[in-house]
Amino acid sequence: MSNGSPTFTGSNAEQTRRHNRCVVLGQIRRAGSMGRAAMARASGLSVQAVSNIIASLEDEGMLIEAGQRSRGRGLPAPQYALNPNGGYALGFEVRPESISATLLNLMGELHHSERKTLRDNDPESVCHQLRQQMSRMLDSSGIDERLLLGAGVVMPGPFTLTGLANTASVLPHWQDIDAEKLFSNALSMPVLVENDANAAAVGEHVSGCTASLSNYAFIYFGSGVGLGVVHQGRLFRGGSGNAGELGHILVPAPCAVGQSLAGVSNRMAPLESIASRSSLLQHLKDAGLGCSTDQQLESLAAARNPELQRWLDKASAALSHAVHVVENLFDPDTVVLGGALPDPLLAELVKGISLAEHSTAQRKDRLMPRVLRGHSGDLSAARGGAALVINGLFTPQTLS
Amino acid sequence: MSNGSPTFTGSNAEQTRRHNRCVVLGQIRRAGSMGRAAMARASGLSVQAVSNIIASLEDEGMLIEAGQRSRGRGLPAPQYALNPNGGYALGFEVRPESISATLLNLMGELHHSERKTLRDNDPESVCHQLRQQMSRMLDSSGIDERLLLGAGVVMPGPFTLTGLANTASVLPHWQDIDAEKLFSNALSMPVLVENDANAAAVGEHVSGCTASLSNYAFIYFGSGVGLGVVHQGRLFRGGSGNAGELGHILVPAPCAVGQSLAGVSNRMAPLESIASRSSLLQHLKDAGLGCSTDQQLESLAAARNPELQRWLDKASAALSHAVHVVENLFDPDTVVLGGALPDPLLAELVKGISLAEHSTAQRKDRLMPRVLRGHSGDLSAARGGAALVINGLFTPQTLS
DNA sequence: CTTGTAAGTTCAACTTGATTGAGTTAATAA
DNA sequence: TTATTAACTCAATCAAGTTGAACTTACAAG
Repeated sequence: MSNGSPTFTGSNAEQTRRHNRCVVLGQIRRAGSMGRAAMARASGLSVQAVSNIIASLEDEGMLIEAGQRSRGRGLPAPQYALNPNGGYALGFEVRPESISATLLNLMGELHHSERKTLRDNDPESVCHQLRQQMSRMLDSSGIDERLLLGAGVVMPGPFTLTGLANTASVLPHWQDIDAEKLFSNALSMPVLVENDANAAAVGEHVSGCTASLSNYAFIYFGSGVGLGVVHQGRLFRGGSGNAGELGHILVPAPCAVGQSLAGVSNRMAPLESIASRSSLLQHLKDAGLGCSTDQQLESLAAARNPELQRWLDKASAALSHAVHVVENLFDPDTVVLGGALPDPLLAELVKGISLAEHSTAQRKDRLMPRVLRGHSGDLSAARGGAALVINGLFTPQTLS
Repeated sequence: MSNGSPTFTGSNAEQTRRHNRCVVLGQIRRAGSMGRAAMARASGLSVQAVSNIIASLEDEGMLIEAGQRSRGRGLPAPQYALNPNGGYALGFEVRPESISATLLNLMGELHHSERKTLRDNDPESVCHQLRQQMSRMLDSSGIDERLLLGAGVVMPGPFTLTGLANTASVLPHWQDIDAEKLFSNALSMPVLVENDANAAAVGEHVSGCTASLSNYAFIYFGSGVGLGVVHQGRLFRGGSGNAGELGHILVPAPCAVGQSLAGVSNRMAPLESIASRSSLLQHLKDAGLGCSTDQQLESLAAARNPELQRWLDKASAALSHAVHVVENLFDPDTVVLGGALPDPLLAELVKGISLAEHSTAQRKDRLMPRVLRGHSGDLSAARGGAALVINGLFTPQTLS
């Protein structure tokens, strides 16, 4: 959400240490466990530097010794691994009528979650609710508050440089509010605010199918459709934090059933009018099938309901077009579909996507399928919120 | 072009100094000239640190004193500015049949340029040619070779993780070659290799309409259409360096003249089949107008040739669609159109673009028009190559 | 005309954190 | 048993940023 020209900040020994801590933690996370020498090789740091950093991380409880490994000759190296419960992060998804909360540990494992309906959604009420949910989750999980490293709050955008904007339609009373500062004060810890797609994208990185990737795109099904792009391990947020409005791009609107990628059509329509949860519900409603809960959707899917199938065909065609655009513009190592849809539906959508054959994405050296299914369900955004905090531990920040 | 998971590198005092040098240089560049105290405030560094860095930069000839400025009370601060000729960068654009070369100074000013046709375009011949062009340009400009900070080479992609790939169709003999290493050895200096759109995008930042922006998208007209995205002052390159294939995205193909954004059509076609230099030449050829040089195109434009006008209408409509996609996915502060087209044509295209009204891009607080015209002409990529090097001086690198 | 204050700079001592090199330990190979 | 190798620890060194006191100049107030 920075604007104007790039104003970078100076660094010093303290920042250097922070950076190197992230590097070391990130390597341990990826490898599972490592010895000092291996980390030194991988990071380019001296063994001594790694040793000092490990000592302090062990003091703080973030690392634990995990046996010794001797590869051939030489002194067996003590291995270090993340202490899964060496720290926790809170994740919240604030919606107009409810708040979902999650609690993740360092490994990205879900320790606790709850969803509460929201009577009022003005800033003060939301803060009150967040504090309450935090307390309840700490109580029922028995986790020491001091182990909380921060919180990530997922909110509907769009954002401005200093706060939220135009949310009047979705969340009244939130215009031009610096939500990060507000929540940070309310919860007495560092807080990150993001949109649902970005959070979910990072959630997939912390625990999901993109844990080993640093370049990927995540198509998120909320009420609309969003895109979260991770580039070199960091979120692509755009000039004002509103990048990834995939639902707004125009795709060929199907006039009949199941058009292929370059198919014949006579109208363009926003992707989210064809391939989103609300478009699905609308489609079913139009067909005389009142349906709203995930369970109902799942049973329709299990029964291979023909109306559902029709929607899937149309949605897949539209998504194929969108994936094509995403592949060509972002060059991700993979495209993940996830979010607030039942898993079987996501699976069908992934299966239904037809990819262009002639594309730079059709490389020989690719490690991953071009399209994958990620976290699904209505917690994926809230979990992603917490993941933002966890991911921050492993990803050196650019000194903006 | 990194793949797999994010493997960040450790930092140390030396890296810190490199980073802070970039920060300081960047601030001086943006402000034109500054005193030490102002830089310290802007960077968060101590005055002493800034002072040390300035001393070393002045020693190296990158900075010069630029008078004193007294703002109110206190000791008048000596101002420092970039020494425009404190360093130079080479830029090359390698095409199948020719190489364009440029020489830029620290301010991004073009000191020299030349274009040579290429007899053979195998790696060895190209290296030989580059060395020759470098010598000639150094001779005729009288610049000391030691002032060369590096070179940027623009080549057609696509790229693989370690080299070029699939370029067989465009440049034979270049498969899987590590071009950066090859050129770096040939020229005895650091070399960066990029595609045309990315280079041109950075060129616009070093000297052009986006000098003051850190988030923008650059639509580049080469033979096809490319997109260069600058995010937080750095290029968005994608997982394998092939991001920004804007020309491949499908847009509604016009069946008649001048369709509007969501207009009626019955076919989708790649953007570059409608709005690129080669599509223009094809269109004119189909209309019986043999035309190839920029001059011929300019005179057609001056004469308001109706066939040209027809192409402009179709191209503008297609570009409107593309700009809509780019705005929604990348959230740039502005979209720049530039590249190898005559200036008047670019101007017409910019004028012809119709923007969606309801968009997050339609913000109140925007500093820039949503669409701008950037560098044009056949040197814009080669100049961008040199700009990659210059820009690197002002932009701290993420320790990958 | 003198004096006080503010802003910018410089000098020297200090601190942080990474690097270097010598020495120690343990496992394998000869 | 001994040599070799890998991993680690300790202590000294070094690079670079920070801190605080002193110095310089310009403006403002008395």
